[in-house]
Amino acid sequence: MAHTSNPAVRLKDIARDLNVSVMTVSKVVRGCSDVGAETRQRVMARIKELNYQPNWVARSLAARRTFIIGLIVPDLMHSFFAEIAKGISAAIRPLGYDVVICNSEENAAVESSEVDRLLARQVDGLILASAQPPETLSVFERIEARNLPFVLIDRRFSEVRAPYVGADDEAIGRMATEHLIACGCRRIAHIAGPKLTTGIGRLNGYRAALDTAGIAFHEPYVVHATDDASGYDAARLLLRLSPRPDAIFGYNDPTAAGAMKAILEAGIAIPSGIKVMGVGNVHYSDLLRVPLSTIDQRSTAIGQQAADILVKAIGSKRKRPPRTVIVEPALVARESTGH
Amino acid sequence: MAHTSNPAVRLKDIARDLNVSVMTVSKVVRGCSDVGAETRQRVMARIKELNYQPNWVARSLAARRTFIIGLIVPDLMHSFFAEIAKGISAAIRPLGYDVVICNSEENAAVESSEVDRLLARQVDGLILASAQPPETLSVFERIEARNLPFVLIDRRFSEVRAPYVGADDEAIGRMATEHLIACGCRRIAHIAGPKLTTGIGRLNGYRAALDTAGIAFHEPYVVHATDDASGYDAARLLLRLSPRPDAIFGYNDPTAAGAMKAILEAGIAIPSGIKVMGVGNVHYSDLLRVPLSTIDQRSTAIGQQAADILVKAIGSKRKRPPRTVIVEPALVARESTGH
DNA sequence: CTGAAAGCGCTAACAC
DNA sequence: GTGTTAGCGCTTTCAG
Repeated sequence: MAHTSNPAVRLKDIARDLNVSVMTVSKVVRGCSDVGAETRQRVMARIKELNYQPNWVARSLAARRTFIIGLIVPDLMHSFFAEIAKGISAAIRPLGYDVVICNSEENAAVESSEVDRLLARQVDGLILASAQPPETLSVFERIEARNLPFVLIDRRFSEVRAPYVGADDEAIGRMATEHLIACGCRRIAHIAGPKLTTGIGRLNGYRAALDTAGIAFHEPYVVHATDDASGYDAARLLLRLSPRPDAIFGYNDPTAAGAMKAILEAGIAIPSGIKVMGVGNVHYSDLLRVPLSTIDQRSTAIGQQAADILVKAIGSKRKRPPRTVIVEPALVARESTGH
Repeated sequence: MAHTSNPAVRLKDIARDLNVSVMTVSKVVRGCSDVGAETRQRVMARIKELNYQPNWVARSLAARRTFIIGLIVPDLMHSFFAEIAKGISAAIRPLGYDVVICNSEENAAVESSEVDRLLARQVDGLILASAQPPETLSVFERIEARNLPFVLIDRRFSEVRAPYVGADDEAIGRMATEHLIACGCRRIAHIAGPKLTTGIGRLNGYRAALDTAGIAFHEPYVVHATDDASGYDAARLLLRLSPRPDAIFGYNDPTAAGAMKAILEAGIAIPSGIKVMGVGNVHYSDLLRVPLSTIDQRSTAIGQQAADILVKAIGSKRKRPPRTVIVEPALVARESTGH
């Protein structure tokens, strides 16, 4: 019933052809130094000739190491995560690893089952931008039970003892809000994200910045959304308020872009009528209706750092105290805030 | 040196605990029907209790089947491909497959080595949006040599005997150009893509439409680009021509978006000064500076269809004549062409 | 430097 | 229904 694929060349075949043992060939393949120069030559020649490729499944089983790392993100369509994925791949490929990317669709249950699949596939390590609600930590416990190295990215879980790479979300929220204040805005609305460290941190930063500037926090100015579609809806709610906000700070670029659409549709100009800020500096930010001011989170760097830490953890027996890397956010002022 | 992960529960452990053979447990795990009801209960209970997860590496080696399919795309950051990837994942997951996604960076050599990696990993099948130049077919030969099912998407290679799922690129080029002509444009420029079926097909469609409309083909109106950055550059060249084009048709949405940026920067209005069209209907198309008219390629459908065909091919021994699925493009008229 | 022995965790095929 | 035998293709360990 299953499709029959042609038998690939095996170590055994090469060994037989050359009258050497399988072991010797294996050693050559892996580049071990304890093989005679001439034998090595002959083996190498035959390998090239037959275009031998080691069977990684067999190798993984025997070596108890797959050289696969798992990555779980909430949404590959969000280019912030696509960029992280790219950063991870780029960092990890040269080291011989492959990455299996899974999409949790921002759903804790889906994520949980993806983790199980990845564990069953015997990945050597895991990187996750987790969509777990803060109180549910069983996913992480299952990973720890296997004593498998993993690193958290983007969303932080302070109770979980694992390395974390991400931005300082409160700093991001503060930076964005301060920029808006500096642009002369006083009625600053916020499209807040999900109740994860990213959403909460940015919201806190927003409130802190208002506080510092002596602007009273106005509850109705905070609404929730996660992507461009819900950002659009959220902005329409905000536009009905009076006094109408003079700025909208979206928790990520998609929500901000969605908000822009709603604002322009309402016949209000950006930035003169309402200023808009996002977070993420996604690839197309400066191609949007009005080039979007945003906070750059250095997504590629996050990916690379996470990959780095993970690979080091895989390579070393003892688990060191988990490292936390906070990448510095950077303001990118564009036209949507009047620059 | 390698990180020591905890020994996971094995079939053997369960068998020992329950005084049954490994085989029996294996059968229960796989849902075979030839197991006594009571035995099955006991085994299931213990499985749940210990949270047993089959080791897929061992399973793959023994069953000669990994339930992994490989996907190669030129660029995950291009949301057209991200969407395809998502469509494939969604279609294939419920069937028990995982997808390993590789980025070829639009580079034939990278792609070639990715294919080898995937083969070494013993994937059950391959889906590729290939970046091979039309004359280099050795990658496909290597896959065929292993007798591994694969399906081509987006970019077509007529010499390769494999299923193909994609759009009718000539129809796309014609549709876009006809739309522009219908909008009253006569000096229609084209930012053509790479010399693959997508780029060539759309270019041909463009020329065919001009022909039909009795508009002379004007060589300088065709320039080349692949993404937003090069599309921007390409458009700047076009803007220097005289007579200046009154429309620009980009071979994909990113090039069109880049072109829009250049046009607006030059102080020319869209659509009144120059009309713009893209292809792909990427997610953010209607959030761009001027909402972008485009041709929808139904990327998710492409992914699902391809997944479908591949899975069927994996499941059946004999190779049937390769199926070709052409998904119908659809015009999405937005503001950039005056609608 | 080379190789024989043993086994990774599981499944296929066939006996009992 | 259940269990036995024999690997899958490779690496680990250790003896020569």
